[in-house]
Amino acid sequence: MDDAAPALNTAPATVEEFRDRLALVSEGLPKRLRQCADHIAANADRIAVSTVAELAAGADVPPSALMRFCQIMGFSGFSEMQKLFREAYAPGWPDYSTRLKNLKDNGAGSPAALLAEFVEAGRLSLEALAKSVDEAALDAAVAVLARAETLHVVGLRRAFPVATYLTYVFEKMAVPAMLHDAVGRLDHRFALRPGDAMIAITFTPYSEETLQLAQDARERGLPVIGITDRLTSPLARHSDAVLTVPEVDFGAFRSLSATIALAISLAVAVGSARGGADDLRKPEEKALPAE
Amino acid sequence: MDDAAPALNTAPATVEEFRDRLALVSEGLPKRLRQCADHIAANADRIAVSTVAELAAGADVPPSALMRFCQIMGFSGFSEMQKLFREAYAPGWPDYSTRLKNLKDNGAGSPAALLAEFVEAGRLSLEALAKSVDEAALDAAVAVLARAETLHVVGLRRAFPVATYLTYVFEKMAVPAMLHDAVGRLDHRFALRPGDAMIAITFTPYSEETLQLAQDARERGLPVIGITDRLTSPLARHSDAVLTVPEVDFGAFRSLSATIALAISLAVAVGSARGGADDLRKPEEKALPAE
DNA sequence: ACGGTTTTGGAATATTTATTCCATTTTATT
DNA sequence: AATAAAATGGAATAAATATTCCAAAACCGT
Repeated sequence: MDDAAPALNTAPATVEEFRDRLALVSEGLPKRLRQCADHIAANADRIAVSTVAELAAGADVPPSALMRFCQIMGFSGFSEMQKLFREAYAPGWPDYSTRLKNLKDNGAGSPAALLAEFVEAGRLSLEALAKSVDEAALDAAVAVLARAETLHVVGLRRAFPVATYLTYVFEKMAVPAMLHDAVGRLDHRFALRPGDAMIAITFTPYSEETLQLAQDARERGLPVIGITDRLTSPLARHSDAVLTVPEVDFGAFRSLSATIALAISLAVAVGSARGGADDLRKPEEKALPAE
Repeated sequence: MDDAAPALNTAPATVEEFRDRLALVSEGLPKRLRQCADHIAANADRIAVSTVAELAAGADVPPSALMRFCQIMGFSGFSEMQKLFREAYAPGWPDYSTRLKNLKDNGAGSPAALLAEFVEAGRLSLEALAKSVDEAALDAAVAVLARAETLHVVGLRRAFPVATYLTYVFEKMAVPAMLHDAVGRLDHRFALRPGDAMIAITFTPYSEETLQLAQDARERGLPVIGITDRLTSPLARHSDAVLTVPEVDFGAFRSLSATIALAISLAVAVGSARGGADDLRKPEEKALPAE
């Protein structure tokens, strides 16, 4: 009775392995179990969000049959199988609070260790950005900015580097842009002219001045593109298109990698939409001599 | 007991409605509930595959708080809310690499494709940085900056965002720092006092002013930490420690992801070396209130 | 058609997960 | 500083869900 069950010592660890195992196993399966295999194969993506009962109903078998099927696939039960799919879908973010503690316990935060953490946080942020961009909003933003006259860029505190970077790239691409820093407490409110557009950037303790300026712009009828951290940001209210950046933070410190990536994409897209398509193709000759 | 809960008669029927409601509702929310709103907004896609307990842990609130949040959103409870997301669930953005491909498939030059490129460039830069960082130089830089009095930061053009970011983080950590922008063509050369130190940042078409200021500092006996792109950079000549950042570029455009990561690491390391070790342990209370 | 073997369905149980409730704490108001 | 109102955390409870088990049914070779 030991080797009776055919070859199922180890559970699949990835979705690929799962599919392999499924193909392998479903050869000589009795009727009900084959129904399970077929339905699962056809609806693998719903495993993560279904209950045993639902899946069983779908395969038109009683729950216990599906249960047996899971075990034949090498899992201890349905829950374990489901876990695979739930995790595969959203690769769990490491939790930084414990990581931070470890780091602290070990090397008292040697600079190199710290750098490793920020590099990792940056990488995750970039990946998350790729996964979560709202393409429609991005397209809309580019369209708006491409047809505006001068572009007003505002962002203070943590967002200031992003604002300066945007302005820098616009300048290199010969797009008229104006940076609203707050030097000398001068707000250049009256520089906002009909036909212009604004890019406003602000993060968590949202800066009052930025919000204010965005609102001003809105009231003067300028379209406003918001770059912020959450859809629930107050900036969203004043914006015609909102781009959110899921920046993962390490301790109390939040990186900017993803935000910068989004900013340069936006700028280059706008620049090439305005300047004609070949701005991108041969940029080394036209637009941006590196620094 | 009928009108106790404020204004929440009808439950969102689509994800769109859900987002609207979320934005609407999260205005005047007390602390814990706001944490829920934020975490949910940032991780809406994981609702379908998570339990109350998991989501609550992610938002760093007890399950009952999240439960209340669901009701404020107009649902009878978590299960009803989850149902919405399970039905809408399509394992849409599976993993990073296929998502990138999808973005690129929008056609070369489209904003989404551009973003994919910059995300990729950023990631590569970060990886390269992690591999190539000169730990000795980093340690030396931190040591020097930790024992200096005020820190002078200079970086113009493409390096300017980095300089402003550094200054921002220093300020948040209560490290005296001075940003040498070039506003009004004022060079604050005479602010360089014995006992101070300088961080100078410049990349390929090295900016004359930055080099000049670094040289000034050197001549006055201040230690200079250089952040640049190659070891053969002219900045290296004026620096006591040189940190190089291998930023990969896309077309004529070079990202800043790695440079930013290096900058924040440097700043945090310096900040905690100066301020006592626990700057890192409880940063949320001391140093940096998020933005 | 008979005994042995495999497969099946569903009822019983165990486990996990959601939800409610209320005693404490916090916050706002006077 | 005193009071009322709102918010919070956690323990208790309810509900849903997974899992096991076994008697009945189907199957198979003789």
